[in-house]
Amino acid sequence: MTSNSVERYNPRVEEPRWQKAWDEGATFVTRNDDPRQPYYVLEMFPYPSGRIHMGHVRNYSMGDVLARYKRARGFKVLHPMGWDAFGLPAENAAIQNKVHPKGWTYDNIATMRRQLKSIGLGLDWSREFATCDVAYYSKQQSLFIDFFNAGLVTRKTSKVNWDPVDMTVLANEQVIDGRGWRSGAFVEQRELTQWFLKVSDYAEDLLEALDTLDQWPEKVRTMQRNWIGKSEGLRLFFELVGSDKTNMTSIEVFTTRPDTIFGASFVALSADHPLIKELAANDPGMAEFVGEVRKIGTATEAIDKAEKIGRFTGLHVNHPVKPGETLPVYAANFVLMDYGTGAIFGCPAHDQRDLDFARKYDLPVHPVVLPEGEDPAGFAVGDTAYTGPGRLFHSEFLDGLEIEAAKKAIAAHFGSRNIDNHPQGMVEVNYRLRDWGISRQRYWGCPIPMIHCEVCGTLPVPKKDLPVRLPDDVSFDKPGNPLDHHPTFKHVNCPQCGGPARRETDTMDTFVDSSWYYARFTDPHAETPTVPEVANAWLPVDQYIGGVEHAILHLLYSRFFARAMHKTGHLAVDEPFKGLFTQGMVVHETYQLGNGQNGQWVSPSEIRIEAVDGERRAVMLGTGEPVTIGSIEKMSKSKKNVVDPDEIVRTYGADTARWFVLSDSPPERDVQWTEAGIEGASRFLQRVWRLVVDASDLLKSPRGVPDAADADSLAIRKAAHKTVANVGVDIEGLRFNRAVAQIYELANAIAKFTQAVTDAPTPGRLGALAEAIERLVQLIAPMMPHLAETCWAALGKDGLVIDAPWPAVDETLLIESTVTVPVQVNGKLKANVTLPIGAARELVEKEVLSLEPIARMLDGKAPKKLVIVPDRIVNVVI
RNA sequence: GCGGGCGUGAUGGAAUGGUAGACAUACCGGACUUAAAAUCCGGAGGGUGUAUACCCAUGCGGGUUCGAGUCCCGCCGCCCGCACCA
Repeated sequence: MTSNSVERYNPRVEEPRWQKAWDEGATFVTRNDDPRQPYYVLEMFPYPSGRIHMGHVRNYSMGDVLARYKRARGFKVLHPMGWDAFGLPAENAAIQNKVHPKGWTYDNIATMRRQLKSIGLGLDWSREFATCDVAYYSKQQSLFIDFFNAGLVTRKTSKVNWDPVDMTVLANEQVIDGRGWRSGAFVEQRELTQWFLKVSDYAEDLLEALDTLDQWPEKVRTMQRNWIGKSEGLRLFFELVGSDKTNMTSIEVFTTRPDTIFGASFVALSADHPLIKELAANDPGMAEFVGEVRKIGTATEAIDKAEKIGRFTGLHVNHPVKPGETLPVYAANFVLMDYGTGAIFGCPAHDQRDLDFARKYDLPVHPVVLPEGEDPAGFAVGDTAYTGPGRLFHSEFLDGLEIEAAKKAIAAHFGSRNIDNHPQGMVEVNYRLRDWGISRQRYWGCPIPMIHCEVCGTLPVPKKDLPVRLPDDVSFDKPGNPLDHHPTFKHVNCPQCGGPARRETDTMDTFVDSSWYYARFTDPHAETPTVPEVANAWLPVDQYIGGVEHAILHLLYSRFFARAMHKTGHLAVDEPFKGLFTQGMVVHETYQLGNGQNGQWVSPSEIRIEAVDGERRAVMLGTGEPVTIGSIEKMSKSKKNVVDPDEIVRTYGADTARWFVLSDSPPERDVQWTEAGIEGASRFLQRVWRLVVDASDLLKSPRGVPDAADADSLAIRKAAHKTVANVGVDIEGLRFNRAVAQIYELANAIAKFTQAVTDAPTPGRLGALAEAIERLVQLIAPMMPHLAETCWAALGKDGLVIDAPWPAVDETLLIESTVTVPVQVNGKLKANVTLPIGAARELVEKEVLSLEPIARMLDGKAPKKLVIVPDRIVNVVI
């Protein structure tokens, strides 16, 4: 063959050339008035942290493959890109490196835009925006005011992490082992009045509509369901035994297990419960306890992991179903004020947390649910609470009932008893989902457009006065929110009375920015947040792709936002994302110089891997010092196990990087970046190029119609058409690794066929070769678009491959007349038999039983059973 | 702690309940080469060993089924999220 003399494909020349051609032809600019059917592909937009990482390359390559494929299928495709540009890291950089968040952010965007362009993504850059652009956040302020006027905004108190030394609010991320990240001081909880979006108004709708999202991963829907956390229970009043410590007469608890009321042994209140606050005012011991609980911070994980502690209040309540008995009332750190009523009754036998608490404070444990088959006299609970099914016992009128029946009976019982002129118990549906606190005491975010007037109250900024611009002249020298100590920002006149008023200095959570950007992309330069008829034509997003780490918050908030924008007339859809795909991370081995905690992380570019006696070892490039190969982890700067996309593009080209991140691993799973893997991808790229060069040499001879009688020609045609069909299905299903494997197989088949054609080049064979090689080029085009363009040109095709329609499949080539079916005996493979497609049962039976190994095993006897799955498998049971 | 997921050769992985290991990487052998790289051809889950024969094998232990990597139950290990990171 001529391949040895073929010049290697040079991505450094070819890639910029085609990127320029696409740019000049405005290939990826999408017009809203294009009459073709719309298809909207969106990848989660990046935070401009500084540089693109391999996770971005993977995410955007996936979206790009789908976008280019859909484009070839004749859709008008919307595939935009922007920047989730507000947030904490910019402020951290400002504090640490004395740079302005704005300059830092826009510099990063410039770098990352250049990087993304070098990957050759088919993006409509004319629609680009950053959420920190005034043009974007001013529309967000307008949306906020609409939400406010529609009753979707509220103001209430909530807790924040407070650094007592830096005198500033900390994010959970900035709290490390209970201490502030910069000061090292123990963090405390503080209550602030903050702005909330009323997500909980939509709890039921957000839950129910999950059933309609059939193109979402089941796991994401399950996680959202659990997050919303609908539970039906009983709101129950416990009468306080008279005391001079409080004027309250009852405690209201919420429980999902009212059936276990006869097993109650205490009542516990959150440290934030009004009654505990009241007691703490006069009881230094209780005040100290409340302070202790507040030291845990606000992260749920930390609260849950903390040891369960409590303090007796000195109060008792009457047992609601055991006249004459009372229960002690405790303050406890594991009861949350945010859920239910901030008070529970404890039934230690049937709840693990209650049991832990009871054992610690020596409270009684009364089992009241008896598991099937247990002896009522002998059943006891040790260190593990019994939460399974069973029948009630030791419960008077509930005895013998199953749990659900007991819940109904006890609800009816309390519903008919009165206390303080209301029923003692009421059935109630509760959600774990809380309203969304969006206030942040930070500079680099979208200012909340509200004004506080002592006379007129809190009012929205009139829309004519929008935007509320972030001032540029801020200082990060003082702790706290720079907007708060800016000389002029907060001083404003009341829009109603004109008197002096105070501008809100909190900014919005950056999740607000990312909750509607998908809608903004449909008409990114509009004067209003959306142009509804344009947005409605594009939305919902057909395929949304991003990390599973966003499975709950970002996706739930976006779903809420679509509903809120619907209510306020900006959209006509409730669900923003019709299809969702959550891709895995890019992971890499870690390397350390020295051992254990003193080990110093080193990057893959600083080391060399050697194989000694079949064992992989790593050494430092310069010194040859041995390096420990550590675990495979998510690429992170701190562990230095990062591979810079720029370097990969420079060395191998964008197509190789794209091909590698799409091959091997299923897209929803993590992919391990390896040197060998990228080398393999690079070799395949050169192999395709050689195949094309060889084919184009052969195709200089006149070609004809493929000859159906030539077995090789027929085989390659079948392979080509089958691969086109399968790759299409795989791309639609985002199974890129399978698409890649199919393409490898076709390339292998073409290589073999090329040899056959070289040996005997008939016009018919040349026709078959031309068909196969052109299809191969079109199949790789979505994944390796630059190489595909070069190949397309080398094959003498007119125009760009990006503009060529997806190749048609000749269905008649996919139909086989016979099929080879495995034959099992008792489920184990023993033979194969080739049968006509759709063979009659009688024929299958006759053929199978006459097979030598089968006949031998049957030894003249008839099989017990013969399982025949037509055209799939035969199982002989003997 | 709560919630979700994953576990298959040396490695990444493939497999609508129907031939486990497609495809690739690494490896071994051969061709080409002064040599190496590249390229091309071939081999290969483990075991028994005349083998076209048999046994074992999808984290571990049970179950359902003619048939289980796949479904169910119970363990073990690893990963992700937990509301102010994005």
